[in-house]
Amino acid sequence: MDLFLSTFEHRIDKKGRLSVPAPFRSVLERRRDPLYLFKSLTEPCLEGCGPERIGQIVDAIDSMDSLSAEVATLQTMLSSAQEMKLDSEGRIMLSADFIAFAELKDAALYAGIGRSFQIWLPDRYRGREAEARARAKTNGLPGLRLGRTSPTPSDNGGN
Amino acid sequence: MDLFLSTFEHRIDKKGRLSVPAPFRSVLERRRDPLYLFKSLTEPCLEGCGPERIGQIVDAIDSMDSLSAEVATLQTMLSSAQEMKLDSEGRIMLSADFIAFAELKDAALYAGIGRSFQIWLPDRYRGREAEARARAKTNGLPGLRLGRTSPTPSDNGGN
DNA sequence: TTATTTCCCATGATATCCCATATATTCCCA
DNA sequence: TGGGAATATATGGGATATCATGGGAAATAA
Repeated sequence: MDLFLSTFEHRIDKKGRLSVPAPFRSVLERRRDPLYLFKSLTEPCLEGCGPERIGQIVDAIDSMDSLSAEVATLQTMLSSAQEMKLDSEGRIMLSADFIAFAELKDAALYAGIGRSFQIWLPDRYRGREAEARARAKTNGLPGLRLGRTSPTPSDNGGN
Repeated sequence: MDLFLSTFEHRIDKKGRLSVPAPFRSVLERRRDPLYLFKSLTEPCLEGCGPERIGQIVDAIDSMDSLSAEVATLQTMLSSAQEMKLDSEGRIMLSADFIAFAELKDAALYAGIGRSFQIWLPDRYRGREAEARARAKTNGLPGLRLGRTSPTPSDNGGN
């Protein structure tokens, strides 16, 4: 089960190049997956993933009423998506559109969240993280079924 | 069922390396599990676990409303999580972020708590332990329902 | 051309590997 | 049973490999 985890802060150089964190690269390489980036629907950040997640979005759209507002929303994700090519050092070039959307300047913070990751303006991300931690302290943790797990429909227990 | 139990105090060397206690290592090796560490959401310590707990978090996120605060909280856990690679001597390298978060200096205390363990600044952990024992003396034990699940009439006056 | 992108190489920082040592624990055999 | 050897464990240091990053030059596009 290889996942995108942890955070990494990398510089965007004068040419607009940004290193993809080596652990993320090796996840993609192991699966021989290309990397896709698209604009988050809900936050001022970019989302990164492999093709299977893009496929999930496509399938979700196909299974929904094509006139619904949700479909229009999901289509927005797809139409903003780009397949990123990595140079020989494992860097990507962010389009001006991506940089403007996430309001990036000379650095970017990668935040791994399992099957995908996000790219943030570093200070903004850290602010959000602090908020999330403060909330967790007052509101408590989300209920995670630990130990004897309730039957999960799609189990992916193998490792 | 092998569990993480007992406490161990180890030094953090100049390079930031920290030995994983041999009993913890053998639990992971027996299960062929990699080790994950992440920042506790509620306490100034690091949490260690195997992949099954990380997988629970990932699956929980996928099954929840992606706009909820709970999802943001769970994502915070994942983006602070790292898969730790042990060197040939069974040591991990703590990132500067981890060291700062738990306020570790040149030593760390491992506290096994069953299916996971925590890593603390030793003095802080011992302080908490003393507090917990004092609380137990005045308030009595929290209701431990071992085996039989009959409703205990004497409620534990927890606050 | 002029601007941009891609390739290739250089470099410093840092993580990883490998070996050494010190101490404690276990094992073995007299 | 006791003593000593073999083993396991924690810790330290030097050497090597990896990684992020920067820059020049070739390639591509407008």
